[in-house]
Amino acid sequence: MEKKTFYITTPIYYPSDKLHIGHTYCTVATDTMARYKRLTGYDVCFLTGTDEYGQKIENKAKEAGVTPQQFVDNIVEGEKGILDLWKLMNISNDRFIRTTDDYHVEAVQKIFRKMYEKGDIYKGSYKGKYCTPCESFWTESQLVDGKCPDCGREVVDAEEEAYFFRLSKYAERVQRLLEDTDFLQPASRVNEMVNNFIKPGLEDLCVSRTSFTWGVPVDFDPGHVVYVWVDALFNYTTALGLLNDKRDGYDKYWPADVHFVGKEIVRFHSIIWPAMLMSMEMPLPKQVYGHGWLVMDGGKMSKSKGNVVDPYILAEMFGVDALRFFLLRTFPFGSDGNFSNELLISAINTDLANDLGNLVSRTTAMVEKYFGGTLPAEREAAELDNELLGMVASLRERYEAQMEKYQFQNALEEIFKCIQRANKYIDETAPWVLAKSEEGKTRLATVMYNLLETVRICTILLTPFMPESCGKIFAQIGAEEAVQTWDSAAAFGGLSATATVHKGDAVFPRIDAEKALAELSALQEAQKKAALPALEIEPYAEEKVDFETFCKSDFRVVKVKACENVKKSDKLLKFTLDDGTGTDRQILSGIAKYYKPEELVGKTLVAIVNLPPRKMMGQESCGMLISAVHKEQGEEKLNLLMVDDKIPAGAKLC
RNA sequence: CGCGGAGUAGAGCAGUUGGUAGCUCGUCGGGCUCAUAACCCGGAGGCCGCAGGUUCAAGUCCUGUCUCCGCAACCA
Repeated sequence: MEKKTFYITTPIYYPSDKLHIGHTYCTVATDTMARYKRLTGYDVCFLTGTDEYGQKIENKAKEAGVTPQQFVDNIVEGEKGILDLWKLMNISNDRFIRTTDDYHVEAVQKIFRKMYEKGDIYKGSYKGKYCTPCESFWTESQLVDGKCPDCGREVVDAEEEAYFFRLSKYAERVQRLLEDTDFLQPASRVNEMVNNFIKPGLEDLCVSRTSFTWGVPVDFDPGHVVYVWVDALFNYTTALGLLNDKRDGYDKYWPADVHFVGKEIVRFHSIIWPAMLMSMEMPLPKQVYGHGWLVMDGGKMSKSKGNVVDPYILAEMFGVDALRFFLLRTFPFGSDGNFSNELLISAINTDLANDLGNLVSRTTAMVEKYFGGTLPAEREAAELDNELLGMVASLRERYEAQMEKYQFQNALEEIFKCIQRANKYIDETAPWVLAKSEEGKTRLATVMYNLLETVRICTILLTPFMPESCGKIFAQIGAEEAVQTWDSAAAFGGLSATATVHKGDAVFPRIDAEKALAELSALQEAQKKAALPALEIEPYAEEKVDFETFCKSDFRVVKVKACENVKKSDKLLKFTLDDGTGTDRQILSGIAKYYKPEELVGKTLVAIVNLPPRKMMGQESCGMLISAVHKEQGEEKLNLLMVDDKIPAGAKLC
């Protein structure tokens, strides 16, 4: 009998930078769903990949001095790149697509041509703001103070020839799709799309550019490259062999069962994507799910805020499964979640170490201690058992209901209710009391068996979330493969009556929160520093200074006769200088952070001496010492200008 | 009036179709000793942002209002 299929995708990520915890969140969720569906018996196809074209990558490659292809290759395949990250996170994707893959490029060209021939793509002109030095088009809203967001220079109105997709033609059908079906989930996103984009009127979409070259060429019009959406969205189908021979499975897997996407690209997946498929007369995906974002202390994660969370650090420190678990246990999938390291540690300690890990540990320890590791076959049930048994036997059903709605948080909640109930059950039955008498042994074996069964069933259902750790637990409780299946999770009693346990190391060790947090902040600080440019210099002044003005500045060589800290000031140094006039000159300089007073005595420096005197901290400063400043990894560096000691005090610079 | 989301115990959150307000952490007290100083029980602590309205009944529906956040053509 043919298995039912399930096709699920992540967005294709844009490799302009290393991926962060947000991408990891989305991919882990998709992976968990894929593993869940496989567990329940589906033939699953799970696709992820990268969206590698576009101007931003072209620019970034240029900055880095490499070709765009080399640039993306490094981020995708390089050390600690995207492929490495998914391997680390134990992502079970069946396929990986890169939009630069040749078969995809060719297929996109065919798609583009087909839509053009149909009349859904037509040639028009694209109006925008153009920055000539950057060779970049910007929209009005992207401008910063009316200037180029990249370089800050003036932009001009410009037009370029471009192809457009007749999005407007499909507006009505798309609106009906959103409003009358459950195509877009969660439902709260529907209003946003309809009110924001469809009702004001859908404009036709620009789908080609001539202002850069890093893209899929339009094969019938040289100079044009396909601009983003056609080539990005169709990845979901070309990866299945649409209009190419290198991949297969289109007939088997398309239409997709669900696209998981971040909320910021819901628009493209719920409006543009269906419209393009309608144009191609292809079936629509069954569902698009727009999940929430992880935010940091209320603020969005961004490079400039320096609050980007690196999944590598967290996975290495706490374990991959703990991280996977935390992401899905803590945040409701449909809405934003507030990420913090404290929350991560507390989830690991509470649920994994104290509840689940400890349950496994105390159960296996007792089976070994009281029965040498293998239970006798005789049983003696009690009324007390029924609550736990009933709860666990029906767990799969409740779990399934939540998983089918992508409510990972709730599915896990159901499991942990059972785990907590089992811990309570130990208290109620007090096995250590039963163990004291020979006649209690049969009852004791029953209690132990019930605990092992609870662990077994919970572990089966946790497998999609934490594949590796669940394997360890199965080994510890002596569960064979036959009793690790979905079917065997539906009822109590799967485990062999005389199962043998093997108590091992703690599956989820408890974390010392204080120590871990300190370590983490040190690591993150170091990383933040490393991310800053090694060397930065002030931008050069645009404005010219005329020669006359420049000549008015009187620079002189001075020698330091004395130097001391200014009282009550942590910035100022007071210099007593020989300026060649015979009278000492006093200058205060805010450089105490960089120099100790004693190391400057006797040095020959440069100062501007005709600045108006100025009082600082009650003392007069007559002029300014000249220093060279730059930044190293974000840190201000300052060096006083020191010149040859043979130059006499008072010598003029010109 | 651009669009959307959120405001619930000290903190972080859950509350599906309106019917006695829950969870985790923290805190206070008790129990147990098999276990990863963990587990179990109990207490304290909330006019569910504010003001109106519908209803026998509203955290939940409606209207208004305040505050915070996100999005506004490509950062999941």
